[in-house]
Amino acid sequence: MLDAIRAAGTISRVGLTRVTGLTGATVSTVVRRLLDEDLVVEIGRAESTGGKPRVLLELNPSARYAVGAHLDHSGITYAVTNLAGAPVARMTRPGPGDAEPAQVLERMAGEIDLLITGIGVDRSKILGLGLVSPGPLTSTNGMNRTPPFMRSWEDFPLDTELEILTGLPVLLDNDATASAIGEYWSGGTSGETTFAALYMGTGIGAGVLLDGVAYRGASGNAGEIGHTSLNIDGPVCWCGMRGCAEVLAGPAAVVEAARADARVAQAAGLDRLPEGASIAMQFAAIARASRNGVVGARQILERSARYLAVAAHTIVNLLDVRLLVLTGASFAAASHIYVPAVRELLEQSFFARTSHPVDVRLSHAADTAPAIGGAAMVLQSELVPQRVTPLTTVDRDGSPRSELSSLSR
Amino acid sequence: MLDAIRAAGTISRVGLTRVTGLTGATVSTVVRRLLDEDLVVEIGRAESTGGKPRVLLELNPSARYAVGAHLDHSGITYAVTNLAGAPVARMTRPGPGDAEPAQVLERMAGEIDLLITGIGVDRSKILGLGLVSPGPLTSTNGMNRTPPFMRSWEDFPLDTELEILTGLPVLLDNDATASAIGEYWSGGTSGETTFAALYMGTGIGAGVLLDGVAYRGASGNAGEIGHTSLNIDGPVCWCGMRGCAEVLAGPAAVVEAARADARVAQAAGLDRLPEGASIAMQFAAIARASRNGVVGARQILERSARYLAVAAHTIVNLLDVRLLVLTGASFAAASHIYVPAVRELLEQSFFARTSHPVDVRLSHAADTAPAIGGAAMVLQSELVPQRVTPLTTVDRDGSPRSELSSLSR
DNA sequence: GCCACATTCTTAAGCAGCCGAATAAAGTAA
DNA sequence: TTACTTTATTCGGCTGCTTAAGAATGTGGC
Repeated sequence: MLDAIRAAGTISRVGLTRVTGLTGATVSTVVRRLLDEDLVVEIGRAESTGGKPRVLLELNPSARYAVGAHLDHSGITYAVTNLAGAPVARMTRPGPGDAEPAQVLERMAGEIDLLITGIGVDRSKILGLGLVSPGPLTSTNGMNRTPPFMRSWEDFPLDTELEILTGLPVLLDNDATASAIGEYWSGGTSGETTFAALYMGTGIGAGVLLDGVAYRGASGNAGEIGHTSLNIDGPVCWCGMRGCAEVLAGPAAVVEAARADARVAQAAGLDRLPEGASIAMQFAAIARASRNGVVGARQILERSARYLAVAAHTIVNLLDVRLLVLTGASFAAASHIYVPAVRELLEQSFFARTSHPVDVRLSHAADTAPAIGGAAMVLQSELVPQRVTPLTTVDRDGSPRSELSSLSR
Repeated sequence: MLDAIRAAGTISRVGLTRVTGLTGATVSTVVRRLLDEDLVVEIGRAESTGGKPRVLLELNPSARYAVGAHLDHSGITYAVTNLAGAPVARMTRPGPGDAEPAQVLERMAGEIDLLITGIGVDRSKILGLGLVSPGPLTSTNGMNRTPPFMRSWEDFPLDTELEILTGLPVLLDNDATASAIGEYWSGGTSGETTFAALYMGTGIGAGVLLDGVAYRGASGNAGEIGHTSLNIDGPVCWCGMRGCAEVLAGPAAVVEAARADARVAQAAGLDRLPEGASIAMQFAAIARASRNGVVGARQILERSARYLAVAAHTIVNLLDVRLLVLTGASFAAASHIYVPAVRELLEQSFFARTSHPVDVRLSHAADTAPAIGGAAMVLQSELVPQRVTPLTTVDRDGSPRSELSSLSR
């Protein structure tokens, strides 16, 4: 119900009966409760259609808040959003470098504390903290993080530690999924509840929402598009495959290509960047050069975009979505190349064209999407009752097999 | 609940409380109703664990039946299955050729009638008919079929016509999805509720089940893997892309390659086949040759398998499934090549390896999977209450936007 | 063989969410 | 002002589930 109001932005009780399929009676009582809890406000009346006019409802944006933190090699980004998913504060701090997890978390807790007190919001209104980091997460309950980041972070119980340090409930997810949730919650999907978000920051990934619920897969690694092979005879990747998207078209590959071309490297000012400049920063510099007319830079990005468009096509074909959102800092920096490239390829494709047009767009907050998404994860999980499917979550010991083993009659 | 019993095969009431998450009381009353309806039977007792022994339950296989029909260029296959999803009758008849839809349906209705009377099952116990055809379906409610088949079939209301002719409720779906449902219902997924089925018959496709529910996507085309690009610089496909799986590795491509090699064509006896032999038949002949030691045939299939393995890897990576079932007549014919090829590639891949092993297996009824799946679709839809998500199905006229346009205060 | 105990299954009472029907509220049109 | 339309609320009831208590059916100790 709350989700329906959020999705619509502004809607009447009658509208809710249409959208949710519930009766007027039910809508009325539920809305009454939401009004009492101050989560929803009446903002006016619609024009009469011949009778009593409808009373329009909206989320009360300042009723609740959530914090999102994006922990990435290139930096730690924080965001506080209101109930509508709109950011009310952001902050960026240096990445973890090679500090120990415990130290980093302590620092983060301090920074989050600062951010919260800075905006002067009552602490009781803050629902929780969504911690977002580059995937893949190993266990479904999200306690761990593996290779792509750093060894000492493996098996470190990020969520429980942060819960102790901040006193907030903590949720974990990867950057792509969080970005997708953020896009959905803040209304960037224009009513579409099933869509994919293609993410490019330091790496490449995809987040998938089906009927408004994040699809995470058997081990929380759904949407792993970076190691999809785009060319069976391509270069070998550390993952064991050949021609992975990450290797052919990822930000690191783009930076490498630019560094290999002295003129491009020069024009983009890659060597004028500070010593340990992150991949994301270097990529952004190349994108700037491209926008400024440096042909070599543009060509390198276009090559990457050509591959990524194929990856996008694969996602769209396999999942059959009507909407694909491009998000993440790297897409934000080079949207002038990637958005048209992906659009063009999908328009060429018969399947995407005939069954339904595919809408490709850039996220309206692509550069801080993961952090905003982290906050949206919290809103989503606290305010939208999740349909549980016990069949998959409940353990299956005392299983039928053991019972079968000893039929007595 | 019924689904849980089906999934377990044999299970006690206590087992059901574990699996479904419901209370003993609820399980008890629901099971009582199922027993009264004769859908479930008590088949004995388990060994005591120190108290009263559990009573074991199973589906009553002969309580209900369903019919599946696979309408393919290469032939029309029928199957009748019992409640457990096991086939009790099969039949194959010539394909539609270039006959008009109305004639074909009339013939099918007759053949189905024959099949039903042949097995002597009470007509009231037959739940319905699942009609399966090569995708893609155009409208989500599944009234139409487009190009891959024939022009005159476009926009022909298959389901309503067949309902009139047979007097049975009719469901439509594509071959890959139906096969996946069939695999699930007949217990071939060993408890896994989320998995993908890679299908190869006349074409290539994939069926996806998430939490036991078929995922069909925005336009019913989910799992369209045949036109996924596996090589950005590959040959152009009619769909507008380059290097599509279908073109590089599909049965038609395999047949073409075999015909291009005189020795292979000879050894496989391709020209000894009847005049208009279907792609599937020719493919089967090549597979036979490969099994009989014809090196050229084997090489052609191995090349195809190499590509298909990459497609499989993409599916597994993107959806993060623990189980991949290979199904369809062509996989059945050449399983000796494809199954190991897919397994090998997935074992090489880092992601598939670390997060969780991926189980790759051949369907135990790969050659008639679509027809059996059609029947399973009916069982599934009639016996398992589907969780509806009104948000996506309800139309959205009287939308929020129109309300917003006229705020009166 | 009988009794205490464990475990499974059933029955009864109660609660939550939703629905249908009746009613109140708030507008429009004549 | 009155008749009518549409929106919103209230109330009784149904369904599906839960908790609690008790009946049924086994095991092991004596």
